[in-house]
Amino acid sequence: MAKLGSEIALDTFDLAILDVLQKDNATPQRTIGEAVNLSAPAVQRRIKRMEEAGVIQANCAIVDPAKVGQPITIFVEVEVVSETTELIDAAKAEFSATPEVQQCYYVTGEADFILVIVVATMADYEALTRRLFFGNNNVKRFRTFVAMDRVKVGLTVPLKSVKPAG
Amino acid sequence: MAKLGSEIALDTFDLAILDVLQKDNATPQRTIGEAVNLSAPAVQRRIKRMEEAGVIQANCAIVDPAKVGQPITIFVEVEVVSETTELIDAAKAEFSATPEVQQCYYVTGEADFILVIVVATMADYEALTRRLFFGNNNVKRFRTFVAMDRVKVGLTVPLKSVKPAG
DNA sequence: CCTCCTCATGAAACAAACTTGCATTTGCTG
DNA sequence: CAGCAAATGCAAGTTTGTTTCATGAGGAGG
Repeated sequence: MAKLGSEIALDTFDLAILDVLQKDNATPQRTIGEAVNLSAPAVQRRIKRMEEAGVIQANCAIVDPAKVGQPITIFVEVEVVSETTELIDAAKAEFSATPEVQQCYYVTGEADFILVIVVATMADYEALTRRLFFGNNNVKRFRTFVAMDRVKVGLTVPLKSVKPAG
Repeated sequence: MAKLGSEIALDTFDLAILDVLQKDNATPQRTIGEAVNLSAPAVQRRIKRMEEAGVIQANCAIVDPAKVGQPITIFVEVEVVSETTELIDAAKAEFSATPEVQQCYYVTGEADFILVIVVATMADYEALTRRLFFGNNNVKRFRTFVAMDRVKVGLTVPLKSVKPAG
């Protein structure tokens, strides 16, 4: 198991490697090595270290929702009644456990949660609202934004000016 | 180049494979094959077909923003003045071209765009707002939600009940 | 009913990539 | 200046990915 909490110092090589892997993690280490002026084993060791340190959280395939029958992406702002630790944790747990909830953030501002939901039909979304929102007494209000265009999608992190250590 | 527009029929095997790859695309084909009762070459061919069809859009490493000095995630709702095609396309292009904008959706509802922004400091965000929002006459209003907790993050698509074809 | 054709599959051979061991270099510390 | 720790490249070994090929299932047409 990776040591998720460990801090790690990243140099220019590491960032260059991450930059490649964020776009395509199937890139051969040898190719990466050529791009960053390092041997394949060196690249491999750095990748392994970053995986163990949790810098690289996962390696995964990105699936087009529309191609698998889930063409609808919806944003939801959720406002709760009470923000006690227990109730917030319960909400986090429920949202996390729902497969249709692709992303969930606990936020400041005029809402408490922002959800990204992926469903096949609006009927599915309607059913989901009944369960997650109308069925939860702690949900005061929620606002729905249906995505017409997924203009830019990804989890790419900007890697420009990285500070030496927070 | 992959034929991005081509439709493709996915059977149970394909979905099972996708399910694995969404979690970890470094899983050996042989292991996937054992899980879904298929030989490694069969798995390989199916993966290739899905990549060419655009079902699998990308294979990438997920980087922890905090570990690379970008600990702040922010949601922004953007409301524009005019929704002419030209202005909307211009906005899409500008948001897409901004590295700090991790995700951008064009939505219906009380806002027109929803952005997910990743930055190192609030000062960076403030600078970004000047450029993207205050510096754009077509932006009528924007609302900021700062993420306190990234409860659930990913681009995993629910693969349960996939309909035979939209 | 049979044949041809297409398509997907598994086994095996093959190629490529990953991984490890080892000696060397670099930079720091006592 | 000597010794130590960390990182590197090369080369060998191992795993994984890829291709080839023959087989069998399913459908269309004779």
